[in-house]
Amino acid sequence: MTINRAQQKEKTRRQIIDAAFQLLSEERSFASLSLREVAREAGIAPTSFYRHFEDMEELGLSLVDEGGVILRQLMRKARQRINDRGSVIRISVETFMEFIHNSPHVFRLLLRERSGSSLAFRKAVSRELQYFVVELADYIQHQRGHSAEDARIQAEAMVILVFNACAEALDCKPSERVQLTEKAIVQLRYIARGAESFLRRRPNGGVK
Amino acid sequence: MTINRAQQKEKTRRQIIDAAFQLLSEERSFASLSLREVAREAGIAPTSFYRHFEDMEELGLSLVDEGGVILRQLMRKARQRINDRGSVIRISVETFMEFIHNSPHVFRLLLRERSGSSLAFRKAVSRELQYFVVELADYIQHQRGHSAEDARIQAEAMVILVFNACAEALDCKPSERVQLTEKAIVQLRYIARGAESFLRRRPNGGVK
DNA sequence: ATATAACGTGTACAAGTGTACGCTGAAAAA
DNA sequence: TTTTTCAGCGTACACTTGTACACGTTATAT
Repeated sequence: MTINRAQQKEKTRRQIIDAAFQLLSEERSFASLSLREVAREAGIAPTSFYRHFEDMEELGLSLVDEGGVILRQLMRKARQRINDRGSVIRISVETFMEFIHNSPHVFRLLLRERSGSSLAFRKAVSRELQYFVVELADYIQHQRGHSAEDARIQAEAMVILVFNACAEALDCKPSERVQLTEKAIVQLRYIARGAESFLRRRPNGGVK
Repeated sequence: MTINRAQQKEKTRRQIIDAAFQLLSEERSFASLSLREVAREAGIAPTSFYRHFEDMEELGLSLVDEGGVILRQLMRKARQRINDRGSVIRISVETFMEFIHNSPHVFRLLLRERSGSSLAFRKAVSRELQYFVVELADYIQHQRGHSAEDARIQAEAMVILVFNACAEALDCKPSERVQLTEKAIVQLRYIARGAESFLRRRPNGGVK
């Protein structure tokens, strides 16, 4: 029953990552976590931390990556659902809401670091969100026949509004989340309709 | 030349607040500031801090208040400009952009604490932003004749998008900010137009 | 003139921090 | 089998942190 060394290392690495997520509760930001604290929670000696990460910043970026993976899984699922039974807008919003219900810690991390004090973190989160934007823009572009640029502007606005609605939802009772969802849907519809109206269904209908 | 004691106290209080804003640079969040650090920057003994604030949280809330004051001044100026020469949307966006140009530290504080780890802070920032939302909603309601609720939904979306564009602008060279401004304006126009289209200029034109 | 109140100081301490260093035991390589 | 590698540990050290406490100093109230 001798276990692979690499496997053991990976396992410990996971413990560290899980410990960090565990500590990222409602009241703690990543920046407020100390290396020793994470090590304690992970059940290892403080100095062992360095066998896995250069410093806390590197751990943080790994957490963001982790969040990105979950986000992309979510995106695939959403795409699936949209193909099954229409309404991009409703499904996008509801998928996000599902996300914060299933992985509030992960969402909180992305939310906070998006406007956090580390440029590296901000960029990392922004990059993850861009996947969603690109995906949505693509859909808009082909479905509605807008130019790539117009589609992107709409998609960015939509992602921001959905993301923001989720942030609000975090501070709410689940019962109030329904209203937030509906509000976000209305807002996204305004954007879609407004763009439609401005661009008049022509591929390059704008000012250019 | 004996100075009033209360005046002296107020002056020291200001030193503390200014010191804190000073430390809130691009790379530091409020949560990462220590009491001693702020005291050092303010040029007072660490223990003197307590003569003015119960703890760091209280200082933080004062900073948010301070930001709120600036925000409201801004709002008044924007209202003025709108009355002078139309275009709510362009003027709102440009006023915000002016804000981050003039007081980047203040904006950064509001931006970060809006999704920070303290509920008290989040609520405080949210309250400040609501002033803007209410103002804008009021304008939309009377100018466009939408219901209070519809107007609010639009106003919230607009404020979020503008706020977000400013956040992006913070990481940009001033030359790129123009494009962000234009993008935000387009997004806001989509919302206005979309709402118009849905609600058809009637006070209660929605589903209701 | 005297007493009071209170802003600001310096000292002190326990607690927590990041991380350098050397060691151990066991898995992997030779 | 012997040697090498390396994840994990414990100790140690130099900091920084919040804050309790006792003490000046001086504007204000009596």
